[in-house]
Amino acid sequence: MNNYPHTNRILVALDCIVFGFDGEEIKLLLIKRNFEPEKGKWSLMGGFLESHEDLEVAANRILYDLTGLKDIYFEEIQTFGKVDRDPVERTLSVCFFALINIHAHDQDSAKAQNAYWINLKNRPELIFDHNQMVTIALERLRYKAALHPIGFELLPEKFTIPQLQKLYEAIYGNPLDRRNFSRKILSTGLLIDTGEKNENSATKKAILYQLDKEKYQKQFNAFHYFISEAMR
Amino acid sequence: MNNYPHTNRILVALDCIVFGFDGEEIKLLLIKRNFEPEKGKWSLMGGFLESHEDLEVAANRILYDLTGLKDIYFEEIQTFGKVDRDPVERTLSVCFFALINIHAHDQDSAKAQNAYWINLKNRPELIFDHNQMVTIALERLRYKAALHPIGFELLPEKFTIPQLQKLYEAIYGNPLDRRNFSRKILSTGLLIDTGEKNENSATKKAILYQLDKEKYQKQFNAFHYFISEAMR
DNA sequence: CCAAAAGTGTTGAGCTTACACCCATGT
DNA sequence: ACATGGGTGTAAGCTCAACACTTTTGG
Repeated sequence: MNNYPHTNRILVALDCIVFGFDGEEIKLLLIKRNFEPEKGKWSLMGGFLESHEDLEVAANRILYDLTGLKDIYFEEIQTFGKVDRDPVERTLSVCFFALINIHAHDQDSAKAQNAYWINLKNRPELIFDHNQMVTIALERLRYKAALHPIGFELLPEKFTIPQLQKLYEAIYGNPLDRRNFSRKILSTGLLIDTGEKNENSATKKAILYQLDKEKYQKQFNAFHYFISEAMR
Repeated sequence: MNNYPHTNRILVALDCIVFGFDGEEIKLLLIKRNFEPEKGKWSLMGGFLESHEDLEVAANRILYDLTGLKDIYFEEIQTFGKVDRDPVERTLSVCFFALINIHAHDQDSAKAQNAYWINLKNRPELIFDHNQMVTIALERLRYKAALHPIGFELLPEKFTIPQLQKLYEAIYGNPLDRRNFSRKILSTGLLIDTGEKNENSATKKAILYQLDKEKYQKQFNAFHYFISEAMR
């Protein structure tokens, strides 16, 4: 194979913002670094792009190492390319965010990476430009969740409408009207009543729904399902 | 400066989809390659990221070389990273789209790059994965223009509402109702009546407006100004 | 039988749509 | 005066937001 007569080959990293939801708060899966540089500080999960692997494959690899999960929902946010963003060596970072069901992930994988779930609100300072990455990722999550039905990715397979509402309230930091929310979600036709109820309740047990995956695929790009009071 | 003990440094390119509007059709600024590889075929405008320059600086440089313009509206779409996307050597491509006023750009710059304005609809086959890039760029343009007031970037400083409408009709390939469109646009408060009229008209001369740049900045992220009949 | 959470109904306001009429201009 | 395109008005239908009542459950 010939090469281009060009000498500026650059190290390429991938960094991933992993969002989770514990029923009350949005959480981030963050790494406490036990390696240099910046050992002891907090960072996003990342890794280098290998020369033999597609970018998308690398993203899946990094997510798998961190969570033990495959087929995670993720999307690219942006590529960060300031010359001095990494003090060791110039490194481009292709930045992704991922949404996972916090209870489905493999805790051993996380521990092996020295990763912990941290409340988004109380997150520590991160290294390099990772703070900015998280800020942009959160904006994108809010943007996307207002227009497309991606919230489900953060919940278990079977979930109740009140759980979904709490998720949206956590994403936007706003209370939502229970009655309007329920009507809006059901009107999308994306939810299937499983016939089961949430047994972990001290009061009236809520209906457990699951996603109609076929409709979900079809309707994903039909906009503004979820634009709502949350966006004011 | 130390380096990471890691050998996979990769060539990084930038490719840019430049959209223009001639009053009737959406156009692309494409390069007829007079260099190898794929000499004689059509491609997007691109270039390599230099080791001393920020990614954003490189994008501006490439756009300037092509159009002679600075401060162009552009945004990153996605980074393309299939291992074999470039047959010469593995090359990552950070892909952008840009919107320019087709009449403001410097024709000499374009000629120097062997670039031509081509109707989006009749575009030729492009090299590598550039066809896919254009497809995704167009989706993003449609998405973004439905939610944010970016159409103005494709028009001259002073423009009429019928011109703006033709632009939106070209973007979505749908006719729009003249009266509703006008009301919707004016209700945003983004347009300032210049007091002038379009003299190039054989019939009633339309009012020339210009963008209220201050409101434009403020309202840019207040969603769904332009969601409309076009999206059906 | 009471508190707490879940499910459902209604109404008014505001926006969107569909459609009609009038005005300005050049030939 | 007439054809062409630009500007403005209006009424019906629909969606959204605000609010109230009933049901289920455990203690």
